[in-house]
Amino acid sequence: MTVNVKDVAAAAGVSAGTVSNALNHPERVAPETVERVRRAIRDLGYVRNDAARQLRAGRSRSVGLIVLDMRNPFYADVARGADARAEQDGLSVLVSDSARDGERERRLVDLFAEQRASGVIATPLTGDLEHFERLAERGVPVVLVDHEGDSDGLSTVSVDDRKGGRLATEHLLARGCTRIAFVGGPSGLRQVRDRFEGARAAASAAGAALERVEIDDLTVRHGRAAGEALLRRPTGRRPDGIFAANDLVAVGLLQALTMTGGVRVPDDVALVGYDDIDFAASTVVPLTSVRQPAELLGATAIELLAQSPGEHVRFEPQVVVRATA
Amino acid sequence: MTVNVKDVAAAAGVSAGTVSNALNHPERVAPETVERVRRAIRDLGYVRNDAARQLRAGRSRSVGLIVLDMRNPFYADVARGADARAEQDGLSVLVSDSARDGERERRLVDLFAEQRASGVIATPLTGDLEHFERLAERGVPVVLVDHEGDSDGLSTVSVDDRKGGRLATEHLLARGCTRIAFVGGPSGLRQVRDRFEGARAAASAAGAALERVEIDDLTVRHGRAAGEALLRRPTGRRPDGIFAANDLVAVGLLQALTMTGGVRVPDDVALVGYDDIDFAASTVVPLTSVRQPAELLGATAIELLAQSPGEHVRFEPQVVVRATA
DNA sequence: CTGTTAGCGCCTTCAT
DNA sequence: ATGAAGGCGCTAACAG
Repeated sequence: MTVNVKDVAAAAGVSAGTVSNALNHPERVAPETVERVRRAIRDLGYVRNDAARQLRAGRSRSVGLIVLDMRNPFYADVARGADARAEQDGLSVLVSDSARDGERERRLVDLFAEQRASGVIATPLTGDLEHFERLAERGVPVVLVDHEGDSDGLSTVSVDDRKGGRLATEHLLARGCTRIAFVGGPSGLRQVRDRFEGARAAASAAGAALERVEIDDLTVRHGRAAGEALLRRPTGRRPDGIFAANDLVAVGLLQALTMTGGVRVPDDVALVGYDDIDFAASTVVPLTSVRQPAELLGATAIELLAQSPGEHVRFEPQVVVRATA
Repeated sequence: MTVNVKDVAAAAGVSAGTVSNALNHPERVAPETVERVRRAIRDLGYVRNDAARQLRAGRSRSVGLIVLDMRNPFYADVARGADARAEQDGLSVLVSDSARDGERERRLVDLFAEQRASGVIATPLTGDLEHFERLAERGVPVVLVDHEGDSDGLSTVSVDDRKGGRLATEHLLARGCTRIAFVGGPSGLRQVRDRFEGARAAASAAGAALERVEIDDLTVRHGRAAGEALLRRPTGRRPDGIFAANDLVAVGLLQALTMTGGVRVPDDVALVGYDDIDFAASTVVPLTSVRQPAELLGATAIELLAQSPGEHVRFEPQVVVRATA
């Protein structure tokens, strides 16, 4: 049915082994023969069968990337960084979305296990890493991104979220904010917890009040809803500084706060986001945010794949001061 | 090295064929034997080798999805729709980003060809579909999304962009706008061209002026820059209605226009976006936009994969009126 | 109900 | 420089 090496070999008047060599080790084959094989391939429309190659090689040339939420541009940036770096190694990155669903995450891990992926990079949903550990034990290198690692078999690339939370809050405090609110959730997410912890540490060190506003998801919509709730409070009971768990939430807050015109940002309320997504620079009032080097995270993850497991690389977050705080 | 069917068979005291049957056709195997096999699998940590299965089956259970730009939430929604529908058929969707790079797009097509994907869904970069046609000829079902198709071998799922452009513009005209600007680009993108064509048709039918503001990319950043340029014009020379080629651009425009407070939206300038991304409902002034049923596009694409090639499904866009126009 | 056999397409020795 | 042969792991067909 489909054209295979033998067909190509017959058309080129050589043997299958020679076709393979012409393809994978052209230097071992007479230039003229290579040319003949090339032509036969073109004429017949031959396409290598990756399954057969993999079966032989025992390993695929693809890396699975499991992200928490494809809609968050932060992960798109991580993917892009991974992609660019992988290309250098002749690897392809295939992205899949766990959509914050543990069941899906596990299924995807199984999928990549069966595919004998040459590596899996994942932003895990929870601290339950058993399935990742099993994968690693079976010889598929695993790198966890945006996760502070502790598990031996797994490498991790992360950014110090606690520190990020601290920096954001210190920045607000330095501006003179005294009633600070942390807006984020669900608190089941490690990132959310750590950023809050950092904020709390900074606030209590300065003797400032820190309020926690819980939301169900890190989206613009939820941020906006939180902002509207804040607006309904009497002026005196509003925070004068807000630290949002990510930029999407910050954008939503900013929309809500500036919408009415009643609240001036940063004069009445200062605002700091997290991730420094591309969009942060373009908001109504350009957003001050804690930068995570997303593309670098992705690229580093690809690099760690090739190294021995249990490596942990941690980057430092950085406050990018724009106009909201 | 790795555990295979034979190892499992030995451990369970049966033959390899029986293990395979226990896994794929449990009803053909004595329940007790199935149980024994199951246990052996667990004990040994056996994971099926997908490459071998595929080699045998001649086809993989994965669908490749090639998107133009992972950062655009519209594509994330398409991916999600495809994903949900694929799950029902036991297929996995693997997303890859062509990043608007023709070279990358071609490489990804080759990759999925070699993988004998059970289908490829793509938002093509240009009208040059040769590589997709070749793929289809080789028996990999191809569905083009968000592309008005004409090629026989390829199925397409699309939304009538010309009509969308017309609707958006008619909506602005109905509000009383007389000097309309279309902000979008690059004009090499079919979507951009068609939406503009639709706008032009509507404008000229109404005898209204239509100006074209070209930008290099459909991002918030570029939209904002275009908005700032508009602000620098004397009031009299500004458009009173803007149709943005997508929501990201519209968001950027909205940021720029409302930022200074000098321009009121929609009173001074009305604004219509395109895609109706989730975020559109949460902008400073909630965005009026032309809705494309993104998830439905993805789901339909998966369905078309299983049908005979050359099917064309076209959805109708719809204006979602919010506050900007 | 279970075992045996054969072959999917490729690549890598080992010979020639 | 090229050819022949074997086997990667799996499953469908057939035999028992």
